[in-house]
Amino acid sequence: MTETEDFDTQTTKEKIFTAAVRLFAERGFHGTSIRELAREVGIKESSVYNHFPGKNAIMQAILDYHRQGFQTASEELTKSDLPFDDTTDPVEFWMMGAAEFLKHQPPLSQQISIILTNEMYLNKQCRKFFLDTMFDIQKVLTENILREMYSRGMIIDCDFRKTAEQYVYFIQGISIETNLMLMDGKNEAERQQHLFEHIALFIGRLKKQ
Amino acid sequence: MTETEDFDTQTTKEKIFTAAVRLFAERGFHGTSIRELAREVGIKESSVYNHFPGKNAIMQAILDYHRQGFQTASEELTKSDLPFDDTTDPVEFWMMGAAEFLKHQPPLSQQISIILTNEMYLNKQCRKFFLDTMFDIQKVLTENILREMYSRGMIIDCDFRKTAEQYVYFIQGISIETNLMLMDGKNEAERQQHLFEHIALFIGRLKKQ
DNA sequence: GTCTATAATCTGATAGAC
DNA sequence: GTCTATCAGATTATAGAC
Repeated sequence: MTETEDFDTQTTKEKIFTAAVRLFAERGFHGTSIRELAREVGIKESSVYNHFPGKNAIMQAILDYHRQGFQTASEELTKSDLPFDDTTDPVEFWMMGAAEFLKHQPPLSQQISIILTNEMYLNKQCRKFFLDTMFDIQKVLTENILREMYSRGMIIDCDFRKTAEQYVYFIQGISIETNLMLMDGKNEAERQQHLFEHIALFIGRLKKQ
Repeated sequence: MTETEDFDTQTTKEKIFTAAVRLFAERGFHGTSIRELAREVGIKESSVYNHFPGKNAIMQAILDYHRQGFQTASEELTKSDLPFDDTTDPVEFWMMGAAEFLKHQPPLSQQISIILTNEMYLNKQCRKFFLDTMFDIQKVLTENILREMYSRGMIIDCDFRKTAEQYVYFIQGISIETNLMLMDGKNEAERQQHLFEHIALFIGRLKKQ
């Protein structure tokens, strides 16, 4: 399950997959029936079983897809060399890193994050997955960048682990609020601006005086 | 729906209510059937309809209950006078406030928060409710306390609104992680300690030098 | 206010023709 | 790989006896 191209060029299995991601995010796993999913794709429900052995297997495929995409994105970010010199502002530097991270996010990742949030308290597998990707991996990534910035003299000395944790928690909260507001028609550019201001405030507190 | 006493002293309606809160939190709204709910209470499913016109009405009752309880708790916190003098540490002061806030939380509030998280992306009413209680009200409360602390000379001058927002986002994130870990058997005292350390770090950054 | 009985619909999943 | 037909069970909800 690697392609996410235009609907017309997708195989039936891929169509089922992308439709499932959308419907699970919109109506929840339990709130989506195989019937509905098949109708969305334009096939009969029995045909769905030619591609996936059942509903749970579709969810499993979504988790596998996301795990792989997230891991790749994390590795890309770690490999990437962000330009900087002695005059680079830490906030500016951080924004570049954040943009780089977002750039490497796999397609559908936003919808899958919503599915994970819907299911994290209900499904043990989703819970573990959420803890791994949304917290653990992001904490490590953030801590590494903070250490890098410190070694370059961009920020003050501090508890890098705890500061990274705090950043990840904060991003979790602001992301939820943004997702909710966007669903209710809130202006996207406005929320982007809100996020940037908050990141600037957070990183700004770590700036060397 | 105001009582949450022992199971034996509850009316049937209250039993249905508390059982619904537990089941909706554990299995989700769509994942809980009236049949299951009735069995939990010890009555037949048709009897449930003598107390609530339908499944959605039960969810509605849960939201109404939580709205009222949350509002009362917020007002109590605003009214409460926390002891302090010139030597009171801002972190210590904040911890007292946090304890006071938790003390006034209505029963079932933790489970209802989980229900809200499960449903916020699926149910417009839950979404609005979540934004109101989990973000808006808590932001105002937090900002007011920060201003109070500033006027008492306990913390530095800063953007109180944005700092309050950042605190609320951060608490959202850490609460989710804690809930998930507790469900998987993580030690509760350990998580409490983790939370306290993080709050101390956050408030400590605002301390006057 | 509880029960039995039942309606009407939806559910995930399978068998077998083409 | 798609379809028609069908299953067995679950779902919300109602009618009416007690």
